[in-house]
Amino acid sequence: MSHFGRSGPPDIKDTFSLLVLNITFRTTADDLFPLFDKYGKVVDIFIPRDRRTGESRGFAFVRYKYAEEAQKAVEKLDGRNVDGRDIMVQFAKYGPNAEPIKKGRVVEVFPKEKGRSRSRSPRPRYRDSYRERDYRRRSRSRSRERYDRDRYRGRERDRHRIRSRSLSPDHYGGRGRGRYDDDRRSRSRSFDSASPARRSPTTRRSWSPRRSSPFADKSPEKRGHAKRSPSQSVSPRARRVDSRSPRHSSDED
DNA sequence: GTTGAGCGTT
Repeated sequence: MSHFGRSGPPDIKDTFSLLVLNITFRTTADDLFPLFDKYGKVVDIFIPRDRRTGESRGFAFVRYKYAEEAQKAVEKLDGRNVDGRDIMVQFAKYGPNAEPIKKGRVVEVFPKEKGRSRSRSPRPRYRDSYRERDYRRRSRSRSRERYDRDRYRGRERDRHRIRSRSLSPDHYGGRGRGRYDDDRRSRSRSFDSASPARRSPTTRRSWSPRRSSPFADKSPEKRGHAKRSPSQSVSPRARRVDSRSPRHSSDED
């Protein structure tokens, strides 16, 4: 595997983050690493991907250990043609936590425990959270939303069906969450109310098991192929073992 | 298989 911290950012306390724009949607961190590593110590490379499609969003973050090396990389790699497109390298303006970067340096994620007074203050919400960016607007590119609609039109039905049944209280445990009985019952009623087939306790207008299985011939899974590299982060130490595992050639997609 | 302003992950 060639990714640094699959459990989040490894150590960004003393790193300088660079924003790499205009890369192709097929460029991976493995492609960027040798380029940027030539100009300094690259601590981590992260390419944000779409949470639904999992594809690259067209930009990357390269974190250097030293600002001078990062500056050099900006000067040397800005405008460089990578994979057919001229990338744009610049210092990141915001940190991973949507906090402003101080002099190009990534500030610590959580500076320190400054008491709970900070927790009480309304934390500045991100410029666009996931639900807003990926589920409401989800249109970083104008022509993309039509693709999304066309592509996920058939899946949304299944997703809704699953979501209606995905209320598994066992997974939530009892941590902090009180009695889910009442909550679940009220929730279920909400669903019934929202359901087009609003039925009275005495009169069932429509919910008769007329059809046995509308989704009989629908395969729930039809995708499972990786385009190029499933990893999103590259590691200098893991780059050596980045070579494919000694598996059969026909085994990979 | 597609697209092209922007600022990020368990």
